[in-house]
Amino acid sequence: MAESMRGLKRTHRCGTLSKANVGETVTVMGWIQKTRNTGGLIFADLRDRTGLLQIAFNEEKIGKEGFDKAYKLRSEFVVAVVGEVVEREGGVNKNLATGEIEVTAKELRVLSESETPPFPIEEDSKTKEDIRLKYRYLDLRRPDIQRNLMMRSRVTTITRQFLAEEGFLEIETPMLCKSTPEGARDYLVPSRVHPGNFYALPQSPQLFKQLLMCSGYDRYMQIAKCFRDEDLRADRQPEFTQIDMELSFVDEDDVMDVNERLVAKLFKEILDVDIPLPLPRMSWQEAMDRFGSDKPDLRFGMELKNVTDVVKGCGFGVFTGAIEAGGSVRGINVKGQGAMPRKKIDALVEFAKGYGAKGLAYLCVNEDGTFKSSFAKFMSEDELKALVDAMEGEPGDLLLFAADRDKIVFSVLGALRCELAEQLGMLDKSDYRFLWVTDFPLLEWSDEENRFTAMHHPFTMPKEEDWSMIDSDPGKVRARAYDIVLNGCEVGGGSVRIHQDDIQEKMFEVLGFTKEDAYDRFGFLLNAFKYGVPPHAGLAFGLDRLVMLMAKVDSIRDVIAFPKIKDASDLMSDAPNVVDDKQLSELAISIVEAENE
RNA sequence: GGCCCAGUGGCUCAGUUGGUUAGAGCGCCGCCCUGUCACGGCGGAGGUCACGGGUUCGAGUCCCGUCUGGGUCGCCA
Repeated sequence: MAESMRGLKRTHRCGTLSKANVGETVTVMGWIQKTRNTGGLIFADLRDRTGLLQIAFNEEKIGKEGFDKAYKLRSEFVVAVVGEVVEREGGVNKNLATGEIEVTAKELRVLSESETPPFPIEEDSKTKEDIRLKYRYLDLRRPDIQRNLMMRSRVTTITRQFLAEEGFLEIETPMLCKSTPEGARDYLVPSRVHPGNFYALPQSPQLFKQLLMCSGYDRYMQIAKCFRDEDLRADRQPEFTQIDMELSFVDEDDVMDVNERLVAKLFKEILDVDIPLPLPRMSWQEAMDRFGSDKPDLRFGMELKNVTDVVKGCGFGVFTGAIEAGGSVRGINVKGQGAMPRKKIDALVEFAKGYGAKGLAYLCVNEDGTFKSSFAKFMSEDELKALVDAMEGEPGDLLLFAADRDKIVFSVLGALRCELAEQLGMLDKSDYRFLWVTDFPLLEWSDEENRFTAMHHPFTMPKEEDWSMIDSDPGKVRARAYDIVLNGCEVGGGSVRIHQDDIQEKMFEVLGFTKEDAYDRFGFLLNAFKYGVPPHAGLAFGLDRLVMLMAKVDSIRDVIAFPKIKDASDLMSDAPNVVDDKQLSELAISIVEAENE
């Protein structure tokens, strides 16, 4: 019974009407959220992306035919209503933004009927995510997701406007690129014209934006789709969006300055939150030492303490053994949790094991000053007391210790710190703590590849004062790289780039590339650099993560219209999928059955 | 690839030491109701208990395997 909307034109969105419109005749269109039929009177809540509006159907006003039509309205029917805005007779609904008014219908057209939806279209849905994702087009009707996507749109609009005013040019870079198998796995696209050859979808516009600097475009920005064929997480999708930028004739301070002003503007305009500038900065080493993480959450304390020296000579073999093997012993003080039940502590030990710890030593400082501990029997009274003092332990505190290689100790305590804060309800999503983490190591040892790999990417400028160590102690060389961190989440990162031949060549050498390798992979960039390259630096935000935090949601999927699930497939469209033999043969591709093991 | 959690009408859940006909709320359908807004009243339909196997006189419940979804470690220059 779908009717035409001919002759009607929408005059207002539902949520925009107010007492100021009383007396006006309006035309509204949207979805029926719900109907309430009291017999001789029918009420319907009409929904669009601005909110709900109550429509009142009274047979005296709309006539028998219209009233009969209203009688048959069901949830999710799409309708047009012409009527008069009036103050409500039945009292104000304080739960509704438009609760003071309603529209008395004079004409109703059912533009489209609807089957009963498979789950309720409502805020704070309790429906399981797989069902919602299968019917994503219905899930996207829910007000909270609509608000998230509208917020995302505002973020990109304000970003474009702000950066344009700062002299940035928006320039698009290719989606079909050359594969450079360094870093994440590439998504490959076969070439029909060149059988056996493949494009790669970009992991980021990195090389192209550096080329734009070589070409004189000075300040570039792009809201860029990026692709990485790696496993998913709550905050990781195989395709995601970066706010990407690159600037010439600048150093790291210039990049940080423009970007912290950008985030301050976004938070002020969208959330009315004041972000004090300049943002705090912390070296990578300090972040690791104090928080066990290169993306510390500054909303709470519980900082790591290095007690290696305190327990060096103690009788507890787990501690001394780790120290003798070149590791460290560090702890966190969980204030006021000394009475935590054994079962919960055991769960924390298991949690720690998930991060590579062999165990987790604990010590409860009882209210009477005595200790309950997993390792007290191995240590003297004095040794215990010194340890508790070093941890600033007071009666009622729970002390947790990890002893291992630094890398594991940091990873365990860093994760534990955040886990406990979560469990103890110490995390306020409205509290926004930005931080720049600087001075990252330039290189990272890869056991798997038995060589150093670039921690950021191979074009990151080393710190001048560390460069002399590049042969003697490459792991010690720091990079002019910086990450912008918000509440324990890496929301962006960038670096000053190398623009000198000799440093770039040395970098490739350290990374184990021959000159031929380097030119084979990145020749177009290296050649461009022969013709005059400005000093340049840049940064990219993870737009999805930024909006996720601004929207106070826990999953990146809640700010992406059509996200993929854990195995990178799309429950709605069933991508990826098999293709016709004809398509494959055109691309000169044959499928080999995987061997059974 | 590893580990952890979950799967019972359309949705959200309950279901006792394994026991007879698997329940509730919401939704849906029908009838009634002129100021509802969590509308109300009466009646009704709707279930391969994710799938396969096993143990048992008997399995939603116990065991094994698989599938599906979520979280996480590895991975993410």
